[in-house]
Amino acid sequence: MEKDDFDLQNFLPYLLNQAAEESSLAFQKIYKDRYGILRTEWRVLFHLGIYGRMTASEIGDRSKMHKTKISRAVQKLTERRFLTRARDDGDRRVEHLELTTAGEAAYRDLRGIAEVYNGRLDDGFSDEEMRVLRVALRKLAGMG
Amino acid sequence: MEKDDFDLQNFLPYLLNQAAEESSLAFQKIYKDRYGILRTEWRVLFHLGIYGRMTASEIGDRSKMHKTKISRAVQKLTERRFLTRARDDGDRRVEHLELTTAGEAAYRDLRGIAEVYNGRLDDGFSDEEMRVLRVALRKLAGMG
DNA sequence: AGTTAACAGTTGATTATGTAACTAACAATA
DNA sequence: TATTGTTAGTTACATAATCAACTGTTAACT
Repeated sequence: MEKDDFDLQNFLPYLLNQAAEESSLAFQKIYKDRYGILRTEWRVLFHLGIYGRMTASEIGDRSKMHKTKISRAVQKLTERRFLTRARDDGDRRVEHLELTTAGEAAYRDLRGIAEVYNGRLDDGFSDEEMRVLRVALRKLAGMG
Repeated sequence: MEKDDFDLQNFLPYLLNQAAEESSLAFQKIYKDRYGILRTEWRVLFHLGIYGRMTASEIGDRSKMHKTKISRAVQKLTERRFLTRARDDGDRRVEHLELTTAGEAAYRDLRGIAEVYNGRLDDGFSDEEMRVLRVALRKLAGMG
């Protein structure tokens, strides 16, 4: 049937992208419907929820998101009163970001959902398969 | 160091996305620099290169890309003379897409690069690890 | 001190994407 | 042959991502 036997499904960048999109679809719907936030905003929220007080640059280093994305996500989350910004005393270029009570609540809510969601994705794989998968993905993501 | 022990690196949608982005970065640079095309266009090009003559809908079914994306990618590729469109005689809604000689050449060039590139990504994993990885990704991508 | 470079973060212009509404063609049924 | 529904593909509008240029601040070097 095929004209050329190159297999897109074995081309890792393509396959990874398909898996990433498919697997994030339902979760995306949840944070969108429930809080009206975007993927970028969700990520910033989670970084602050997990690591506590951080600067935009630190979030950028960890997440590899571009700084303009982060800047705009921070703006949105500030408008929604999910985080507060505080200038650093020593270095006035730097801003420390921290979740508000409302931001914390949203984070914990979504975190709970993420855990359940993640558990569902894990189903269907053995422990060993999951281990191999995680190690491989971390390596591919450059966090090996 | 952490405030909350939820691990983003174990949250599959996030981890998959990181791996997908990181792993496609260098390849993306190549098709962008060399042919000035986008990811969507690259995908359409590959579908036609692999399967030969196809319609936009068929590409959509296989790739799960949205039809508007495909429509615009086809326009761009047509402008660049990488493909030709031909109305179906029996059903005049349908358009058959086919690569031109130039499109074929671009496909073969990129296909070769993709193969080498994919091989490099595979390095560092054992055969068994790669097998598990591919099976898992296919399942997650809904192509189980 | 004065100049230059580097850095944190923002903004603006361009480009890409998603959603919904649309056109044109075909199919099914009455 | 009307009517209604469905399909292939496009377009318009609103939203989001990207890139480069920008402000304000600190660091480094002379």
